[in-house]
Amino acid sequence: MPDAVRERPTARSRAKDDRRTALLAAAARLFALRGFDGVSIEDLGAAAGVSGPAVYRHFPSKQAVLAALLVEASARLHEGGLAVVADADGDLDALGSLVRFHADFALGRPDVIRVQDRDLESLADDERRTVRTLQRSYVELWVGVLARLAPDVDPAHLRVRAHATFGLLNSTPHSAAGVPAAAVRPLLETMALAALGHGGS
Amino acid sequence: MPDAVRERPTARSRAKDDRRTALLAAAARLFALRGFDGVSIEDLGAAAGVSGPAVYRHFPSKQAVLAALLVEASARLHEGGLAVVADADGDLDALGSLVRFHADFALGRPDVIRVQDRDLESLADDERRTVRTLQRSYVELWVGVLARLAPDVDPAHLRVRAHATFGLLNSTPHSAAGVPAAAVRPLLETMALAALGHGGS
DNA sequence: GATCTGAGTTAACGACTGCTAACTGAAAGG
DNA sequence: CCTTTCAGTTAGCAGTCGTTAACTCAGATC
Repeated sequence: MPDAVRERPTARSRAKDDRRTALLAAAARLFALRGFDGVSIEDLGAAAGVSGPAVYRHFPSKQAVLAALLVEASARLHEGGLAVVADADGDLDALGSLVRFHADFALGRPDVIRVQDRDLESLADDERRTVRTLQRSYVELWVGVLARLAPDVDPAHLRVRAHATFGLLNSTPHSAAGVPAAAVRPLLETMALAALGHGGS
Repeated sequence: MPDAVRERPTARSRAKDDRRTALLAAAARLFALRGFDGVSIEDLGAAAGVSGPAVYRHFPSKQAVLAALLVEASARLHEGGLAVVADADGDLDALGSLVRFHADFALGRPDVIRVQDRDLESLADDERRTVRTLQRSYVELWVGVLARLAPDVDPAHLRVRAHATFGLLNSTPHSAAGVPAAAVRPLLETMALAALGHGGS
């Protein structure tokens, strides 16, 4: 049965997928809260309903859990950004869509956002390079749109602008409490566009 | 000699002060790079020219090193913010001065900025409360100025705006390379003011 | 229904780390 | 000059943590 890998009919493999998902969710939450080094394998397993070394049935190491989390997140950001720009109607619309897309991600998964720029250094060289490359591609997507909107500006400046906008939008983990996300999203989008010099006024 | 504590004439005490300063500088650099839990006492001592347990001649614990770093940083931000607002000529000027002041801090000590919102959870309850209180006061300083400039806006919204602006200005650790700080500062200041709805246009 | 697979368990190892103990020697002080 | 102080050293303890080993047992396979 060499080709029936995509379908997962058995109850066992479905249970395994569920456990893996639970482990990644727990990792996102715990790593965001206490940092990669502040979470033990025992903690991680316990948060997913198993205890201790059972994690090694799903990931070859603790670093691999972090790697799966960050590679998937940066890939989703990159792919989503590509799709958003491809579907956009002109560069100004692309910029607005990028801002909306990124705000959605930051508000939806603030824990992943936090882990991504906090524990990247804990990855092995290989996987850190992969994540960094995906992140760089995502930044260059923004820089490309910004460059077409302002062709006379130094791309290095635009890169700083993009990073500053990410910082603005990624502030959600710090201001999570108090205001509901539905009210925060349009506020952040307006601020981001204004900061980029393409506000409504 | 009960009162000669302020003056430090002897060569020994001057050397001790120097070592303490070196330890704090090394802590800021290493904690920013690898996180509080990723730095051992041995690493910390070695980076300051001594090795291992000599750190305990200057700080009662590893946490105390972090506490000294963060309490001093948040106090300097708070005091600086107070002074800047007191010296300002009206609320619009106060806002501009706050932005300039914060940008200076973020560009001058990106490592401290990074440690402050990454390893706060590693503090003991007592000191974490102290730092949090100072941070909250600093935020409320911004919110106060913003509220006087826009009296009809919900203060909770203004708090989110302030945090988003900090995220924007604190993006310096991520975009450090490539462009000299002197070129980044006015860019960040312009973006911050635009994001807050008080840009030049 | 017998066999095999593999996700789970507990026990234990080796390495590391925060911190203490005991000691050393040069500067401070009378 | 003799005593005290104290910033530094090395050795070692106690605890934690990532990972492996050996085993168990329910579900998949034939």
